[in-house]
Amino acid sequence: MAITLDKISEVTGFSVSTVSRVLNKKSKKYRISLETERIIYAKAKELGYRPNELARGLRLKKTHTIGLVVPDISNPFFASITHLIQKYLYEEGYSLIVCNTNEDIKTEIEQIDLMRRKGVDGYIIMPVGTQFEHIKGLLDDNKPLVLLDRNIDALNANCIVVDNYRGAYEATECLIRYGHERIAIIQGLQNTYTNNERVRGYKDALADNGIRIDESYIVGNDFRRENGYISTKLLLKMENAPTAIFAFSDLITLGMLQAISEEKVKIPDDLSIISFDEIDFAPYLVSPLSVVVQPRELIGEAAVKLLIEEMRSKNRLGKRKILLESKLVIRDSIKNFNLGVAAHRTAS
Amino acid sequence: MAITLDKISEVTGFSVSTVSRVLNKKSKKYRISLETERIIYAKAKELGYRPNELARGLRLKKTHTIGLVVPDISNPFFASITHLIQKYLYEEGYSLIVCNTNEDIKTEIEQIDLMRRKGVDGYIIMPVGTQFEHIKGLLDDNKPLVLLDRNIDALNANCIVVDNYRGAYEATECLIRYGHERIAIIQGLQNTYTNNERVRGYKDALADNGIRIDESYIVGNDFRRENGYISTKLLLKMENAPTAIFAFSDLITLGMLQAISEEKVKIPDDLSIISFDEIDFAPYLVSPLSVVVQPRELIGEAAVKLLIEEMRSKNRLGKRKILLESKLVIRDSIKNFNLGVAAHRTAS
DNA sequence: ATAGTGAGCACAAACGTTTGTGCAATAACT
DNA sequence: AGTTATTGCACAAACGTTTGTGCTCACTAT
Repeated sequence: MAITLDKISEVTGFSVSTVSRVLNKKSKKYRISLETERIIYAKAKELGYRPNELARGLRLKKTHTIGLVVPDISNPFFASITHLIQKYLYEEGYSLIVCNTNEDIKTEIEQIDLMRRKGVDGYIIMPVGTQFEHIKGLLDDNKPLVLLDRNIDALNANCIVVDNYRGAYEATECLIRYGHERIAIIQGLQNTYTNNERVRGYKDALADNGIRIDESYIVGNDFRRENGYISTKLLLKMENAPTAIFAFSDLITLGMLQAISEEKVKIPDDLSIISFDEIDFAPYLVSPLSVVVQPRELIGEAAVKLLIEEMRSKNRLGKRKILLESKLVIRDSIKNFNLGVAAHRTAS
Repeated sequence: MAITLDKISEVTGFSVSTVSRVLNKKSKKYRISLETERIIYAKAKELGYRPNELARGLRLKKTHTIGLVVPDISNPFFASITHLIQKYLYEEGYSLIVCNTNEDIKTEIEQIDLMRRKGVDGYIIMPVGTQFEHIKGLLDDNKPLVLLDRNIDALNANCIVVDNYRGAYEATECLIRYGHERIAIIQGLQNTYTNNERVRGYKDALADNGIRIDESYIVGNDFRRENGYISTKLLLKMENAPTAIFAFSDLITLGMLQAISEEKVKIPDDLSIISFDEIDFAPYLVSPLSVVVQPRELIGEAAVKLLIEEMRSKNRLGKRKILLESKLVIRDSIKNFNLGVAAHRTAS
């Protein structure tokens, strides 16, 4: 059996309350003598006392635990954010309960409910985003919460997102500047915030440059590898196949690369590609990959900061919405048609 | 304020114990009338009752939470294992507390202590492995535990590891068969189980093939990217530089690729490389990468199975040590000197 | 009429903490 | 000597559960 305050009380002869106060460093406040303090400390150490955090949490209504809800930890983007969040929280003395939703709203609801029952002190959530009643419920009991990566406009909640619209806009525009017109996208899960914003950015970039939006160039339906594979196969088989594909996640890109490799398509000569999310191995791929980089470190750090801030301040008033910028990194995976023309002219 | 049994008791007029029994589906056992049951269910639903798992855990000495200790979640290998573990545990009704140790034994000790205080029902640990007194302590209070990826021989604990020795042996032997003799390794954190086994496999493969072990070909000191970068730079600068490098982790490989790219070394013509851990992008790299693949799915699944099994069975007797096999996947990152000779002969 | 039976529920203790309050003994004043 | 302060600690309630036991009826059997 574990050592409890009661046990220490028993062997030292002091009451449980006294033992508790000493071990919580409240000796002065409650006028416990130095001698008593010494004895209790010694015994506690000797017996290896370890406070029961369940009991403590019950009494204090504080568990020093944060709930993290993430769509897919095995996705490098989320893994790296999770890592950072864990690190910063640890520094602040918090533990982390992690759950995967696999972009499934039912799982998300269940898991959040469970965390709530476990009395976590706060939440960092990357929501699926198709429903949000359960998150509204969370806000109601006034626990600190920050939404990550995906905003829910309807909710007055703290929120940290990357400017997906602009990221997608810039990437698309870059392709256009390089002379591409038949630009396809392989999108992720539809009706998620991230995806909507990216699609919007893509469409606006086309429209602003006078290119007709061809819905048959908009394919795909989730952020995973298989989607990338299948969608690419599909796009390559089109009679009027695109000259460029914009993949909306690193995993989609992975599947795309597999399809491209199987079909023996040459990058960037036969096809140009660009991807959302930095991929560590991007520079070392057959054709170094162009990407829209999201500031992972910032996201993780800001999430924890915002959460801690809200936990510290008593007044839960001003919710903050933070918009971070993405960065376009162009590598050799994009063919520049204009340069081709220019080169030709020079040559002639 | 949250809805408690007490509140429901108050509004329905039934005692707390009756309410509890109904909501725990023990009506029959305690002869609660159907009518009462109906009323209580209705009220609980109406008020949105959510049991306080802290109180329950305190009373029941069961939290339905498992502690996972992992060296680095952002490493794809661990991320993917974490993902699987989370998934299987969720299916079994357990939550997951995750912590990173960053291969730091002090953090590991602290975090495990914290989990213990939080009353987790079991542990899945990928230990740093340099000390193990704290894990011994864990075993003493008889909670289910499984060691993952790294074994500690001195401990009578469940354990699931990949045959690192054989994996390294086979990779090294493959290089030798292809005609390499100056084979370097970039190792990970020294004195960890995984690293020791791999080094042993490497050395034995050399010895068994009559190749002298040159300690200057054994470099590196942790599993991270920077180590791969620096160590590769070092190796490439040697006067008698190796013809092949065996990197002991995916992250090391990443750093290695960066160095190789900077130094404009050609794979596999100037240098052959092989890596431990599958890398999703391996086939699509400039030079498709050869790797020693570890069965991640099996590891995650086996870990949870073993844990659940031990939690279910009352008798905590037979600890099991499970050894999984790795698989060598050869791609174009290795030069075959013999084939070169053969080709030469044919040509001449 | 009375004992016996079972149905339907309430009481209370326990899990391990924290903390407001009270109480005895000593010390300090006047 | 008598009042007041101060020191040093113990008591008990509370956090929200679960569960063994016991109590009160109403009903049945004798």
